[in-house]
Amino acid sequence: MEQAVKTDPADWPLIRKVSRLIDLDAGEISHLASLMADTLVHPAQTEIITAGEDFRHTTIIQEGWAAHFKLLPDGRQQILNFSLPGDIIGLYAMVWNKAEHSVKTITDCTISRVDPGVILSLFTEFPRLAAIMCWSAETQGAILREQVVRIGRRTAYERTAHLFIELLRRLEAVGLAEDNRIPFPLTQELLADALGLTAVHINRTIRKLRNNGLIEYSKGNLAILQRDRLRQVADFDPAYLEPNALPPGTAVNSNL
Amino acid sequence: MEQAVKTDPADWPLIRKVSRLIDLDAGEISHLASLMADTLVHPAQTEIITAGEDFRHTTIIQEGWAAHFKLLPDGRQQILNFSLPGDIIGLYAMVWNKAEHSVKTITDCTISRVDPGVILSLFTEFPRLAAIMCWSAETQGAILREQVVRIGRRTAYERTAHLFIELLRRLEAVGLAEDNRIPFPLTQELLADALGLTAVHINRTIRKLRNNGLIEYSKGNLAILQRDRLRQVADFDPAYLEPNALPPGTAVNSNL
DNA sequence: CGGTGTGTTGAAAGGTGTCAATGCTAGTGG
DNA sequence: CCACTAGCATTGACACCTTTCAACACACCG
Repeated sequence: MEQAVKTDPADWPLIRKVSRLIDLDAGEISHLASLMADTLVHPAQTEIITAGEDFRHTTIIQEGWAAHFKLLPDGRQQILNFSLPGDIIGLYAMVWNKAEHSVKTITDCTISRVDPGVILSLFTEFPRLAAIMCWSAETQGAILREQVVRIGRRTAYERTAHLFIELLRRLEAVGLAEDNRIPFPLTQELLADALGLTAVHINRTIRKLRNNGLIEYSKGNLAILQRDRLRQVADFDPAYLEPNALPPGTAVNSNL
Repeated sequence: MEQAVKTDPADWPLIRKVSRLIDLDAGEISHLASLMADTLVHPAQTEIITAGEDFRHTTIIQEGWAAHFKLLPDGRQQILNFSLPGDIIGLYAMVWNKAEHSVKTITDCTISRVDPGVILSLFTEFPRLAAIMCWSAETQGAILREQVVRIGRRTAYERTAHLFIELLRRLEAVGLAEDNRIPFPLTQELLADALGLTAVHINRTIRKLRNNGLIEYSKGNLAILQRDRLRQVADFDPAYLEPNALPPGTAVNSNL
């Protein structure tokens, strides 16, 4: 772990994502930036939060991918969600004694730790930032609900297509996708644990997507070749993850 | 929909549940009660929230069961979670334009609608109640994450056992279970849509649980006969849903 | 009394898992 | 620079869990 060098806050993923929703003023941006002052780099494959252990700090991913997961005693693993740059982990750490699930880094990750009291103070001092935090938490909830639908009611082929589009959209939201192409650090085993399948079957499913000309899948990179057809295969709801959810003049703004 | 007659607030499910965590003072109880003043009864099989439509009020279930669900265009349905008495729906309605999934009543439901502004004001006026709201939201998140694990990495037999225990525990938390026995208004088709299976297979799985002497399943009622063995089958984490998460003197309390 | 929804059961099909072997690539140490 | 290893991707054969399709039973209700 080493101290990271930071650049222009406007390029930070969280701020970039939020700027699509709201025009932040200079004070808000600098306060958000100060939230993220305490920054560390964790190497890949590090467990940064462990289920059952103490956990009181909200965490913001600046760079890299992480996986939220739960383990069953017999070794089975389920990945709940991936945290990408700009994602907030454990917003309500302050009302919970212990971590209820674990989080590990997939790649090297630059993350910020935020004191829970600072989060709370947003509600009185920076209500628009508090609203953004709530919006972010709700977005994570929506992603988790889509995950339930994906695993519960979609075929392996649909699941995989759906997750690929979701990751593309989420990375686009923070400016990390280019021309339907994203960095893709997930092994097929991680994909399997995320989609409730086996690595072998993920492999076959990916091959099918590739054979059908929908994607290009090489080590570390994923390209969506026919985005619209893939969206159709996945039955991806266009409204899902659309950043139109927190308009200026929302209730939070007008009430505080 | 008709106006409901209310009794002693201490018997309301939400307050009963919260009282296991924190000793509420009279002022907090009466404020919580005033939150829930606007109460209506919806008949069974009513869609109270519709995906894609406007939705700005936080809702509290006083009585009855409801199902959160998403529909796929071809008719497949996935139930995300059940809302039971004392559960809060859409705490952050204020930061979201439209409902992102639907909710329908399973039984007749008595529900309260809460103005989003009132929720926000808790953070400054009744911080301990605000903490409770956050805790409640986090609990719902934990339930949803367990749902992912259940569907993604457990067999049909384990899934069913796990859900049964979860429902028992949740109803116990609001005083609606007696002697390992709960009212059970779910059809096997609802169960199937919740567990990512088909109704036929749920039927066979329940029969197996019954044949193994673990449960007694009759129309409208479920009895867990061998709780410990069922917990073992389900690999139900004893810490899951334990109400030890919001101790007196938590960060929220001390910071505000 | 005849619907309609729900539960129950059987047989067959199919999607996904399991097991096992092979290939490939990157990193490591001699 | 070359084995050598470890991790990951790939593929085949087969087993099995779950679905599908279909039929029937049963209770409730207008």
